[in-house]
Parts: sequence; structure tokens; C-alpha cells
Amino acid sequence: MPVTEKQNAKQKFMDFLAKKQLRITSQRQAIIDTVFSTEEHFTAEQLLEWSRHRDKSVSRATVYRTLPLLTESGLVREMDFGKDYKFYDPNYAEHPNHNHIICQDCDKIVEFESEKIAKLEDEISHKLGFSIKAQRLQITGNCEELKKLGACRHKSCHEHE
Amino acid sequence: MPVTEKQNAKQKFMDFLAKKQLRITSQRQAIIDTVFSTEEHFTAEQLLEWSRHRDKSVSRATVYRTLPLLTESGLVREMDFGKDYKFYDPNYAEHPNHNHIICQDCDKIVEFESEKIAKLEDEISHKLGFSIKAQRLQITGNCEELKKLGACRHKSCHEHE
DNA sequence: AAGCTATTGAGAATAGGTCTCAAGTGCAAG
DNA sequence: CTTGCACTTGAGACCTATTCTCAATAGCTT
Repeated sequence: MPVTEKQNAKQKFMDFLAKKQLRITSQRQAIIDTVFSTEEHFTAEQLLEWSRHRDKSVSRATVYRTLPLLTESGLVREMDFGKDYKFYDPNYAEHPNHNHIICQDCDKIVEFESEKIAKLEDEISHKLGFSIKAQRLQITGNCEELKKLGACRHKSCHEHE
Repeated sequence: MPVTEKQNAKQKFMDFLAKKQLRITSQRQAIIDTVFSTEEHFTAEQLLEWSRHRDKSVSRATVYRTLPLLTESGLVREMDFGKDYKFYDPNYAEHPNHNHIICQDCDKIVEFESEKIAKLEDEISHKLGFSIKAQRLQITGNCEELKKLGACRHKSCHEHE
């Protein structure tokens, strides 16, 4: 993913803040820079840690205050991967319809897009009388195929060999 | 949904317990009877309340201990609807591939199934080297269409009329 | 009926996330 | 370049859903 796309997302968020008459403080800047310089899913705690590398003064409270702004802007999405804490996905600005497939064994997550599925979702939503705002599709499975090919580098995928 | 299907799911869960050499206590019985006599999504707290109608001795701890068994059996699925507590869906025994569409405004939830989407999920999973175990698709939207037709009975759908 | 062992209820404990409040700081107007 | 004020902040208290502990209880096999 080109850096410019992430820069673009960052700018969109700044605009979002401006529109809400919210200030761009140094702490928010550090958090924003962090979020829009990664493609990884992250937890609130990780975001705190990473942001502190840029600005030591970032507090847990500010991270938890900024996260709802990020999700409200639509540029970051809250994800439930069945753990007891939430994950956040910063890739929705560039790929608003992407989906996730997760390996039960090694927790590897692969993102994918499907126009066909998106189209079907639209049709069905309409038929049910809904205007669609967002969708999330999560598939759980095993990366056994990759394992057979020796292409999966994740530990658990090799444990029983 | 015919009562017999729910009875069937109940029996499957009893078998599941037996296979794991777990006992069928009166408290578990009350919880199971409750779960497999509804089609509604419920929270842990609701399950506690409802189960206590059948057996006053059911405790919160036992409900929270039984829930993982239910999900492990595959007959009930944990759902994240963005609230700060989890919901449980007891309809997966009969409809293992059903999906949800949720109205942002009134929280109405409609379930639907789509063979076409399921097929695409299979294809994509395979292509990505995964064997599929489960899937969950959640669409968020507005039930505006229903609102226009006057068919949506949920309060928020009429607030701005 | 006995005994082994899973199971239970009550409440303490945990942990992610939220809230409070006094102190600090963008930033728009002058 | 000041000033002023409303928005923000950090620290830690607080909240609340869920998990854990432990002594008492009760399925189920023999």
C-alpha cells in the first residue's frame, strides 16, 4: 500500500477533526501519526505504547478518547476477533469493503476483497428494506493448505509435523 | 422454526455433554431448556434471569460456565453487536450459515441466508489456502425503506417523521 | 447405598475501559 | 505577539462484565 494513501487517510482525519472543531494537540498528532503509519491491526494498549515512542506524554485516557473519534470518522474500524480486548483496523480508508479470514490455530489473518460478495450484500440489503452503511465478513478456518505447501510460516501451523 | 428442530439441537447438546463426560445437573438442564426454547439473541444476564424462572438455584457463575460449553458445541454463537456485553445466538444449529443485518438507528436485527455468498466464501477461502470452519457476516444499515413503507414498527424509525 | 469427582453458589478478584477534576494548551480574535 | 477561554490532558479513582476460589453439594457408576 503506497505511503501516499496513508497520508491521504491522515489528512482526512485531520479534516474530520477540524469539521468537529476539535484541536490537533501534540498527543493527538502522535496517535494519528502512529495509526496512519501502520497496516497492522492493533489493540488500545499497543496504540498507547507505539504512540508513546513518538510522544512520551500520551496517556492511556487520551488513547481511549481518540479511538472513538477514529472509528466515528470511518477511517478505522473496531474488530472483534474473539479475544477479550478489541482490535482496530486502520485499512478501511483505502479498502472500505475488505474482509478477514482468520486461522483458528495460528491466528494468522489475511485480508481480501470481493466485489461479487459486496454486490450480493447490496442486493440482499435492499431486498430486506435496508440501506447499507457498512459490512463486515469474517471467516474462520485453518491454513492447512498453506501448511501442506510449506508456505505458512506461523509456528502452530508446523507444530504437528 | 419447528419446535422439533430446537428439541433436536437440545439433544445434540446433551450428547455433547455426555461425550465430554460432563454431568447433566438440574442447573444445566434449566439453562439448556432456556437456550433451546428461544430464537432470540440473548445476553449472559438475560440467560441468568430466564433460567432462574425454571430453577431458582441457577447462579451467575454457572451461566458463565455453561456459555463456553454451548459455543464450543457449535450450537450457539457468540456475537458482537458493538455493545459492551456479548450476545448469544441460539439459531446456528438450524442455520449454520445465517447472517445478520442490523439497523443503526433502532437496533432491529434481521437474519438472512445466502447460498451464493456462502459459495463465494468457500471459493475465496480455498484460493487463499484455508479450509473454512465458520463465517460471520454482519451488515449495518438503516431500515429507511421499511420506514417509508410504514412497515417498521421500531420507535426510532418513526422519531423524525 | 457408597464413594468418587464433577459441579455448584457466593462473593472476592480481575481487567478492559470510562470518568472526574484540576492543571495545561491550541488557536482565534484583537 | 498577547490574551482568554473552551477544549484537552494525565493520573488515578471508578465501573462493570466476566472469571476465579473454595468449601459444600450432588450426579452417576458400581
